[in-house]
This record gives sequence, structure tokens and C-alpha cells, in this order.
Amino acid sequence: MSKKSYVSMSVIRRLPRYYRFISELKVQGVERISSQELSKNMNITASQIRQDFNCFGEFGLQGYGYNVSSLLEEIHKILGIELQHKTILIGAGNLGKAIIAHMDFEESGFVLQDIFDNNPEVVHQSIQGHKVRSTDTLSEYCKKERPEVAILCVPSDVVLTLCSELVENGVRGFWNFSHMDISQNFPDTVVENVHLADTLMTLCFRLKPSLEENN
Amino acid sequence: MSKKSYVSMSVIRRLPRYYRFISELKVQGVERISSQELSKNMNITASQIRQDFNCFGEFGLQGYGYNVSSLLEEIHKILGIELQHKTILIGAGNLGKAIIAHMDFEESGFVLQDIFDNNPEVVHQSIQGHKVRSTDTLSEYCKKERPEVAILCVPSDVVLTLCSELVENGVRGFWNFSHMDISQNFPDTVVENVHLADTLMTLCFRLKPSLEENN
DNA sequence: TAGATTGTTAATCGATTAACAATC
DNA sequence: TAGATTGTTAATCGATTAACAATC
Repeated sequence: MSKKSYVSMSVIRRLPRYYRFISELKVQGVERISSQELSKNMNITASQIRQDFNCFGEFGLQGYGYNVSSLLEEIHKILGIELQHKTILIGAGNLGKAIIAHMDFEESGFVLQDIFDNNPEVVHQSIQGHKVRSTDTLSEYCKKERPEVAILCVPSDVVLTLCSELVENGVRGFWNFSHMDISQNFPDTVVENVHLADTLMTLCFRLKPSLEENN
Repeated sequence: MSKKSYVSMSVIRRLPRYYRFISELKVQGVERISSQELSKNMNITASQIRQDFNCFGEFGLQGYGYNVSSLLEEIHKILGIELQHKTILIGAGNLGKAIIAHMDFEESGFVLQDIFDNNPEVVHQSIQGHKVRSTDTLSEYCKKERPEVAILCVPSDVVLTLCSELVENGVRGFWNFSHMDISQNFPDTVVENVHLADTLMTLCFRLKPSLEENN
């Protein structure tokens, strides 16, 4: 009924956390939960939780709360996890390998199709059943296979040219691990930057002795 | 003069980005920059840039702008990068190795002292000059070496016990890569969570076809 | 029905932007 | 000095919280 036409980034960024948390509840066999209980466990106000959910519809029942299973299903649908975006990963170094090994792509809405690297020693190796391809074959590959999303585990200095090539070939989503902030350069794409160095520097700042009283 | 006693998280999270950007300017030999030019390049309003800097002091000169070198120095000081926190990394799998290899710790205010893993096949191996130690020796090690920060590259189910042990032994900063959200459990510590799966799910949501006009 | 808890509106709080006086 | 650009105050915008009527 009351679906909002525009949902703010602040709300969107909380969705995966709700999803994780409610999954956990389901695993534990919890059947229903109220916004108040959720609030206590997640450190978000009950009010905000209800506001957040109501951006997408009415998932609760007055006097009862939320049914864990159907709430989970709803958020699953909201996140679009059933969409299974065709995905490639570029850069099969330690970071690339870590991502391949640890991320449960199907659980996040992606299907890892193929892996690329420009190091001749790595090309043709096999990682988790995927033969690593040469980045030289990337454009050709994209024209045939039409991947939608690219995971970028490559050095910052090659990211821009790489992205141009990919965008020209129809890639429209990026999970970017380089320092380079590509969101500005490709307006019609969706970019999630994971700037690891930034979070580390933030930690550094927050550890400063002078801040002990602050925050 | 006008230093603020409280600086909001929103400002803090922009600091590393300023730092990165201004470093790049210095490398390029740029000597001065105005908030307006910065604004154009960083996609932040000039007003916000000036507000952000003025949380920490007056770094500019009316009619001139900001001197790149001294601005960089100031932000370096603000971030506390000279502090060199004693740091250990726990979990030397692909992700741990990626972090060891790619992060320039000294550039972020940390010194990687030692690496721990509970896999007997990995223990005693050497990674970038660090012999991997057994997690069994962790408490003992902490009591002697007093590391301040731990990088957690371990599975979610062991994170909580691990952290308790570390906190008891004086560790007060965590860079956490597990799904578990430990910020709630240890009130006197500083936690930077890097929830990779969350950013991936956010990307999934933002790629939904129905959102093409939205964002 | 009474109690509980949602959905939703209104109030508050905080963060961003605009404007401009100060000043290099 | 005139022009430019900061530092800072005031206005706006958006996000969070509080409150409560609707309703299960």
C-alpha cells in the first residue's frame, strides 16, 4: 500500500544488516519478532525499524509484530537476491582469491561466471573450477557473454581504462576494491566502492588518545 | 582557533578521502587548491569542504585557498597516521594474505607486528617476513607484546570469543572482516566493521531494474 | 474486550548548503 | 586597492525519533 517511490541511501544501506540479522533469527527458530525486540538486539530504534520496513510495504501485524519467515522473504525480494546477475571478477591475486573463496555469491544475488587476470603465470590456472582467462580477451568475452557486473580487484592505475572498456561492452555494475573512486566517471552505472584503506584510516583517527571522551 | 570539540562521524568518514585526494594533488605537483576546485573534482560542495576542514582548524588563506602541502600535513596529523599502532592480524587465509600484501600499513598509522592462525599447516609458514604463530599462543603473546589493534580475518563464529580474549589483554581497536557485528559487545573499544557481503547486497538492490529512475 | 504493536504523522535533531562579512 | 576565497553564521534540507490512532 504505502510503498515509497524514493528510498534514501541511508535506508538501503541498512537493508543487508536487517537481512543478516533476521536470517540468523530464522536459523535460531524464532517465529515472530517485534520492532522493539529487534531494536534491542540491533541497536536501532524501534521507530526507525518500522519506518525502514514501511518504505517497502506493510510487513507487520498490529499487536503481533513481524513474522520472521515472511519478513525474511520480503527483504530477500526487496534486495533482489533472486536476480542472479551475471558477474565476472578481474584480478586473481590474493584479494580476488579471497573474494572467490569466501563470498557466497548466490546468496548475494550474483553468479560468478568467469575470472580474468593479466599475469601470464596466473592465466589458465584454475580457481574454484573457473579457468582464469587473459584480460586481453575481455572485450571479446563481454560481447559474447554479456556479463552485467564486474568485481574489480585490480590496481588503481588500471581501473579507469578497464572500466571504460567494460562499460562500452554493457557492464553496468561494479564492486570496486581499488583506491580509485570510479562513481563519478560512469554516470549510468552502479558502483559500490570498498575503500579498505579508508576504513583503516578512519580506525586510526578513532583510536587517537585525544578522542577518548569524544564519540 | 575554531576547533570543534565534537566531530560527527559523517565528517570523519570523509577525511581519508580528502587525504587520498590531496596526496594525489601533491604527487601531481599542484601547489594550491581552492575549495571550489576541490569541489569540482571530488563531488562534494565547496561549502561542505570548508565546513569539514574548519572542524579541525583554519587551514586556508582568504583569497588564496589551501596550500596543498600544508593541508596534507594537517590531515595527516588529524588522522593520526604518525601514531604507528602496534597491530596483529589473525587469520592468514586468502583474505588475510591479501590484506598483508596490499595494505600499506605504515601509510595508515599501523605497524603489523605479527600474524596468527589456528591451522597447523599454516602455522610456522612465513608471510612477508612474519612467521605465522598459533592462535593458542595469543593471550601469552598479548601480555608480553601489548598490541593495540587486531585485524580480524577469521570466520564469524569464532570472532566473539576471540575478541573477548583480546580485549581482556588490552587490545582496543578492531578491523573486523567477519559478518559478526562486534561493535555492540565491547563498549570501550573502537571497531571498524568491513561487511563485504553487505556492500555486495547493496549493489544487488541498486541494480534492480525497477530502480532505473530512482537511485 | 483488553493488550500489544504496528503504520504513520508530527516534532526534533543533525547534516548539508547558501550567503556573506572578514581578510589575505 | 580590487579580486578572490576563506571562515562562519543562518537557512534549508533530510533523517531520526516520538507520539499516537488504527487495528490485530
